[in-house]
Amino acid sequence: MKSEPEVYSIDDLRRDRRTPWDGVRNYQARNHMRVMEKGDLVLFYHSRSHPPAVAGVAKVVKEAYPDPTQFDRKSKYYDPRSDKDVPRWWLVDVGFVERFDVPVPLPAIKADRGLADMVLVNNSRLSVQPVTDQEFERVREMAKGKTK
DNA sequence: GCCAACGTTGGC
DNA sequence: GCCAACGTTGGC
Repeated sequence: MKSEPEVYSIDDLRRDRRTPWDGVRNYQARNHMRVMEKGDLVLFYHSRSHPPAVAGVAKVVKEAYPDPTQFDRKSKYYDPRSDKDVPRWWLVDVGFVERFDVPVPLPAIKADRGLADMVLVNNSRLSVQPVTDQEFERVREMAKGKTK
């Protein structure tokens, strides 16, 4: 799951312990959240940082429910086309698990042969993406410095 | 700050 | 249902 650190960072999540992942307004990203299960681990990615990097690990603490900001006229995520009876946008709550001492930068991910098929490498725009177990473990190893 | 890639909208 | 126009994302 991606976030610009100026907007919401892994340090913010560590402070808050958990947060609703609101504001996702992309159908593919929404669909990925709708199939997430409680306890699923999440790579927390800092986009538009220098360099962009996986900054830590979160986990799903509440499964998908309608994003309340879509009905809030004062929210910047307000969507007048969404119907209360058929909500358009959904979210999950995520909890803090781990902040990497050394974030795993995007260039390292791109250079890693085992991660060539990661969605992150191949569709940089999607803000909630699937990650395989192998990819997850690989990134976590890289964060621990075990790059071989 | 630029701009390529991608998703969405809406006219036809 | 196609696709041009437009808006957004996010790496660089």
